[in-house]
Amino acid sequence: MREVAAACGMTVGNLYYYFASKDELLAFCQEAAMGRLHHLAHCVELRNDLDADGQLFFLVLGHVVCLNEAFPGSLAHTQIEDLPAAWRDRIVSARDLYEAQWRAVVGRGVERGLFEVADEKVATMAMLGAANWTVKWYRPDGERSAYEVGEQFARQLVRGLLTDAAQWQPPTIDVDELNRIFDRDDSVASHAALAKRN
Amino acid sequence: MREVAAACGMTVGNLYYYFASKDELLAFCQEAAMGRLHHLAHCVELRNDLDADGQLFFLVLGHVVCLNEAFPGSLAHTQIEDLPAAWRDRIVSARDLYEAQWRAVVGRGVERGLFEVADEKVATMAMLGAANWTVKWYRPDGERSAYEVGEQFARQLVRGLLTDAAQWQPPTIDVDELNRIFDRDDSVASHAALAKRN
DNA sequence: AATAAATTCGAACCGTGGTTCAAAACGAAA
DNA sequence: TTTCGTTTTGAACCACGGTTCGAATTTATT
Repeated sequence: MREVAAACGMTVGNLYYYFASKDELLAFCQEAAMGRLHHLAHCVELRNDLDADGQLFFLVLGHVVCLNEAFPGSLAHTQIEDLPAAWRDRIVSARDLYEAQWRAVVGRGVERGLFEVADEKVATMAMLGAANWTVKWYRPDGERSAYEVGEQFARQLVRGLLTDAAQWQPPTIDVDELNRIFDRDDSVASHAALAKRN
Repeated sequence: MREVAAACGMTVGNLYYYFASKDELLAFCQEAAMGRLHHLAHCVELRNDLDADGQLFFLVLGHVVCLNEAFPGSLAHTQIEDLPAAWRDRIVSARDLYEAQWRAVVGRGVERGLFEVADEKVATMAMLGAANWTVKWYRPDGERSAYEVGEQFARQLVRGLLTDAAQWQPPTIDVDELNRIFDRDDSVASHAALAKRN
């Protein structure tokens, strides 16, 4: 907590004025991160023009970006075990709800014959796992932006489910809309991401 | 350390007779786990009869099984950050070597036109990430064995790379050989896994 | 059986990090 | 300017977990 306070330019006593405990702070950050993910899932859900493959594409892309582009994204699915049960149950519930949204998209794809999946839960966990693990290795100063990593992940992971990958085209990407979805307010970052892509 | 000692049926002083520090114990477990993964990669490498897709399939399957079927598999790629630099560098080197082996298989698949990959490193990290994240959610008492999860992951993740998924068939699985690869000495477990599949 | 080596134990040390709290400082309102 | 509410501080408490070590016990060797 002293380190966190120092990083924020304050002292530990000050930090305790705002958060009763380290657990509360951690849970707060996790909830903030989960909130962004739920926002993502909600925006994707509203995209009725997209079929399951397109929606899943944006879920993967968005997830990777949310986790890696800004603090406290990386806390969304990590360190949950560190919390006492009272806090943890809440985060776990939110997480499970979010996962259910992914699974619903996968299920829809299966129903419509777009996806071929043996077990929807396991298939979803494979994709979420890949996206979550980016927290462990992604570095903002690396070769690729979170956006680029997310996009490649989305292509790869959606293709893993497709019944007919040969005919598949990833959805069109509208950067302004993505910024709204990701709640990004830094247009410099979005243009940098575009420039890096071209 | 007291808990670990208690779990082993000894006291903490006893445990310190064998390991100079908690870091040494952790590194020891991690190296053991990495050793199994390197064994897996080596066995897969010897399978010259398999093309890149088949080899990748067994890498994914084997990785999930190694991490989840027996202690200390789950420590192979986790808690590395917890170690001081001296220890950590060694584990990281072994991990990087192992990852390079995955990447080599992916690279071969690309050369032979089996795989279509924008960035081999990112593609590999997606698959490894999915497999590593199983540590977070897989439960031995769950609905599926590590073997089953690993197999479904392998199908899904390999398909995500395939140039022509429509014609693809996963490799034939020889359980006895897998037991040798995974260094499993429990034939009951392997038969249970087979029975569950059928 | 005696001796040496190996293993185990129990109690204690101690640094780290979570937490507390009275007092000081700051900002807002009257 | 004074008063009140809010924020910040610095020092200290204390539990926890990593670690130590002399003594006791067990095992192996002669």
